Amino acid sequence: MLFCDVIVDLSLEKLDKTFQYRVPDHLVDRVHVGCNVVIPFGNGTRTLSGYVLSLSEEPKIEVERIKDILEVPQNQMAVESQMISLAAWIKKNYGSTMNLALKTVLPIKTKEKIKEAKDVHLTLKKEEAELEHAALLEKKRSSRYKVKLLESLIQRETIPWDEITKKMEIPSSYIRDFETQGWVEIQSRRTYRNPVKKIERDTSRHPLNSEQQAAVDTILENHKAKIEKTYLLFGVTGSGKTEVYMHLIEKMLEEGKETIVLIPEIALTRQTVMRFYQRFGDVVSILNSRMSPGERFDQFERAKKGDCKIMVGPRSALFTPFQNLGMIIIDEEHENSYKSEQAPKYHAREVAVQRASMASASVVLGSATPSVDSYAKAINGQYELLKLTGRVEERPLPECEVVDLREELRAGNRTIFSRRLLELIQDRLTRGEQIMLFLNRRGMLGTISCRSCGEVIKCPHCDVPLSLHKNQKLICHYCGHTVSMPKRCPSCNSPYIGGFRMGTEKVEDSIQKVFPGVRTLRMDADTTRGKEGHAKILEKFENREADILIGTQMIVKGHDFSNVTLVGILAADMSLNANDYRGAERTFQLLTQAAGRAGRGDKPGNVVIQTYQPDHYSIETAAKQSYEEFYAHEIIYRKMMHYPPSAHMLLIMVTSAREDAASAQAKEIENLIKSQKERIFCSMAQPASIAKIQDAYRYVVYLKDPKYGRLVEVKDRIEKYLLMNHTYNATVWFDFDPMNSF
DNA sequence: CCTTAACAGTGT
DNA sequence: CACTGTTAAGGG
Repeated sequence: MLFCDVIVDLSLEKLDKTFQYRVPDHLVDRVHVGCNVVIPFGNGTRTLSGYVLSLSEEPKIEVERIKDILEVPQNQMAVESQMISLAAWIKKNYGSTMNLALKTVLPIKTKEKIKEAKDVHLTLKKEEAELEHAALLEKKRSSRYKVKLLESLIQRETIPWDEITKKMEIPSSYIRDFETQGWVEIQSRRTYRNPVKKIERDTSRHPLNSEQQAAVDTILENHKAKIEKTYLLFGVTGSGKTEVYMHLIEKMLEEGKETIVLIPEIALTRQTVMRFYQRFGDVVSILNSRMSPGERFDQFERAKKGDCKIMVGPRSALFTPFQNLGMIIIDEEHENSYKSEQAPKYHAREVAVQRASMASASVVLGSATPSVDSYAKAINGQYELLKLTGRVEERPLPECEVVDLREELRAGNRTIFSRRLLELIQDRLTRGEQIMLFLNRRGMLGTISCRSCGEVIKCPHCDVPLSLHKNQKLICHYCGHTVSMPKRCPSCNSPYIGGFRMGTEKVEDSIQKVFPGVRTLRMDADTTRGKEGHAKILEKFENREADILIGTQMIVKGHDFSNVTLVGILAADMSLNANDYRGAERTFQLLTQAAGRAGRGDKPGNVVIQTYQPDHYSIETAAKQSYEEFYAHEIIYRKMMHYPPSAHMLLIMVTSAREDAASAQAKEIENLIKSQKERIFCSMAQPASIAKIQDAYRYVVYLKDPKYGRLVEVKDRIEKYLLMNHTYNATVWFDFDPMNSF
């Protein structure tokens, strides 16, 4: 007897589980995992469509209650079916439950919280209504409610349902009665907000330069020959990658195919989105993380119905249910935000390649500073490398200089600005040009410590220092725990406590001291809070309402300011010292992207990189703007240390409210791995670099192996083991090729 | 989502 | 009391 687990094709939280059905003998050959089936559902005679998630021989409930599958629709490779297989792939490769994987892939329509507002609309003609009204009055015993309702409706054709039942206190039964009589109709008043505003179309086309044209041609020729592959479009900042995307999308539209464009969350600004609207109009739809699940669901529904052809959005836009997907474009492919932080911890780039291969679509990855992983794949031929080396309109790359902060200190300069940077700032201020100061905010900035005993004030729930905000409150970035700034050290009671101020604030103060009265703008988590805070600041700067923009990571992402001719990177090495293997890569990317902000207009730009480690290869190569050189260094390091991409990593994180349980569980996993026959690199069980988050203690074990598949096997084995013996009260989760420190 | 059953309120 | 609208639960 064959049974199968079926998920019904209703996107509802409550139905987000499988139901077991029997596979009748005549359908045994045709039922397989991921296939679409028709099933009876519920007490009535309702039949629904569903998808098979797994097959088994074992009934999970009494066999009598299990119903049969009715039929298997022929040759129906619907998108959903494709998405289910994608979910299965994600589950297999990243580890999580099928349910979570499905939730990632298929949006769930959450139960509507606000009850739908309804309107009652009179459908009778005025005269007819008057007639009925008169007839009611004729009758000796007619309901006063009926009369009242009809009178009101004659006066104002449409009345909100709630007004009738609450204010006029007419039982709703009368409204229903009117409806069945055909006197009124009940309309649900639901306003669908279209995120796309009507705007002017801009049909002008920028002509492509020869390199851009060559890239477009290569991709389209392959496409024509039905060769679908993954391309890495490696173009220096300002080389016009977006224009290449536009041409490709245009071609897809001509062929009636859809395109998904992934962009990093942070770059999802009006500016970027507008470019797509202006070019393609309302076949463009957007997704963003501020949207409610319901709004998201609506967008996906539109896509399924074919109301839009281009979906622009962050990671999750990858799961847009397009029926006829032609291309997936991932802009700024190196961005960390493409890796999911929650289970399933998938990487959008890899999932995109998988989805594309299922839908026979192409993938285009674009970046000025490709991830080491992608570049390695491009070099070994898994991806095709397409280069754009020239900047649009032949603008030269900005001149980059590295300043050694140690020397500044030796020369008696103890400020955060080097003499060279000050000199250039002065120069730009007198010339009326704009400046961006970039602070790589990591580490101890904003933390409070005691000057007497050295104690750092930490979050009581997480093993991280609290950071000081403007309102004299200390806030934990991990759990949001907030306390007022204490007057004395909690540990030794010394009144001498204090700390570095918020990074950008301090920079602003210092600038004001050196250049009194200069107009500055600050952009960080504090000033960008609230709706559009981010965009407002950028707009002000664009309008030249300030001379200097001071900010963190967020100012480096793809904003073009033509009047900016100086970029200062205040402390370049801060991200180098983070204890994970991607430190150098991240530093190089940040520096290159930041430097790329200078000289976007017709005036040439300067970049000053201040650092304590001027000899580090990531800083040297960033100053030269030479990705290839950086890569050559970095890949040797990765190979030597067996870090991705030359090997794969599996991080096993054990968390528990009790430290001993977390530690013991991690140790048990370590022993389990080390006891198996096949040898595989396995670290010792150790506390995570952030040893506690939200009162949960964290221990890690990590594995390295050249073969991804072997890591998957280990993960499966551990999962199976844990399922059978859960001795400790701890949760275990997996992260393949992690992006964060651990 | 749809169906059903149980429940509450009300006009005749 | 019968009828109707409202609500909560369940679906294999």
